[in-house]
Amino acid sequence: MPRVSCERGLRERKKAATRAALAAAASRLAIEHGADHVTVEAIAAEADVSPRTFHNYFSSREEAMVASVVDFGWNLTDRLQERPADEPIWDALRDVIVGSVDASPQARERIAAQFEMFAGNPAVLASQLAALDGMRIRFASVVAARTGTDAGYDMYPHLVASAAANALKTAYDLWATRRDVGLIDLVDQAFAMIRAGLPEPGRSEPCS
Amino acid sequence: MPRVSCERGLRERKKAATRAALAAAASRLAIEHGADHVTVEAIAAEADVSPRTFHNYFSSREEAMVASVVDFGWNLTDRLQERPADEPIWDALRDVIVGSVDASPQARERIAAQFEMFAGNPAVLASQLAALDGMRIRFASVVAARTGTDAGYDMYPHLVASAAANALKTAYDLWATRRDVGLIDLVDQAFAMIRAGLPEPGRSEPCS
DNA sequence: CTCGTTTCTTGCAGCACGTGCATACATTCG
DNA sequence: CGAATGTATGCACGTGCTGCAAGAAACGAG
Repeated sequence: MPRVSCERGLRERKKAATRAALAAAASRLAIEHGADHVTVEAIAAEADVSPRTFHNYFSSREEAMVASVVDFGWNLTDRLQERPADEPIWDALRDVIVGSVDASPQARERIAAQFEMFAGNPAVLASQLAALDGMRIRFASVVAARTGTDAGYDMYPHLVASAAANALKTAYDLWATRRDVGLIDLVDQAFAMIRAGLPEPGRSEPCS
Repeated sequence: MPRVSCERGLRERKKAATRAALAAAASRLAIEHGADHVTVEAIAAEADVSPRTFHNYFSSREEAMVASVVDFGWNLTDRLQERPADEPIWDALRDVIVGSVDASPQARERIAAQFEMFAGNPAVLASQLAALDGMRIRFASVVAARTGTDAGYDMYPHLVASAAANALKTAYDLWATRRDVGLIDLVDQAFAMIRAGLPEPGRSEPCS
């Protein structure tokens, strides 16, 4: 729930710090030793709290390990909502995602290690997908509001939000494994392909 | 020789039957009582096996509850691979999905109840997403093979597979909640929108 | 500063989950 | 039939997650 660290008081700052410490500890230990070999006890010890306190912040080991993904999703949603309402939706989506990119070598290494860790444990992978799906749902609400569609009745906002989320995930996945491409270029290309309707390459166009 | 041709032996038939019984029991109990209130012990009892045997077939409660989704994904992948190689990829995807549809009222009730059950438990929802993601990955391999792209280097097959999987999921989600639309129509519309590049409705075209 | 209120941390108890292992049982095949 | 292989079950063990109650820390008013 705590999305902003508005410094409303010592209490909230400490809570945010504890949550961040637990998430960082979970991620770090899972990357180092593999998600399977990390216990709640170890995560709690790393963050200097009791195992019981861990469960006051996260309802499962997996949730802590993907907390950065959840936060990333909330961050993107917030930025999307701040966009001017008359901007074309695809421009808003693309710019928000491109604007959130950290394409530094350190980020690439961190993300690659994180994705590898996710892939090593089915439950963690599922939690990552759930985190992205949460973002997708909020994206769909924003898209619906901006395009005059209804998320409860129209497929359009869901298809757009899914496409954007998948462009993001696909670009990151490929960028983390390939050594010869830029993340921003991949995001741009993914959005361009989606907006072109994903035509089959090397097949004659159906217009003639 | 056995009378039934495709069954390789009593042993394999029994295994398949046990697995199916466990999956059905898990799904039924979870729909009836809520995923949270169903224990492995109850599922095993419903399928007339020991709790220990349950874990010989499924590694978690959630896995059993979404087994039908996993099987559905494998089924679709198989049918996609059987398609003629020269067929346009979007036609193949659309026809395979449309061909798998059971739009009967009973199916709608069953799927609606199932989705509601999924949504009631974060871990089960994550497992559903993981099941769909498994299908998506296999779709991407097939798409890559058919379009001359490389799933390890090109975004195209991943974007196409994601788009198809999301069209499927979006159509089912909406069909399960709305009472006034046909599932096949929704699938058709979703594919049409994606192939058109998901243009923003009610906005003047950017062609001038 | 003091005191009462609110909120967080911690330990404890308890049940359920998931796995390795050994044993008994079923089937397949020579 | 008899050996080899694969399956079901019980047992034990470590771990995960939650409710509860007591203690500690932060807050707000006087």
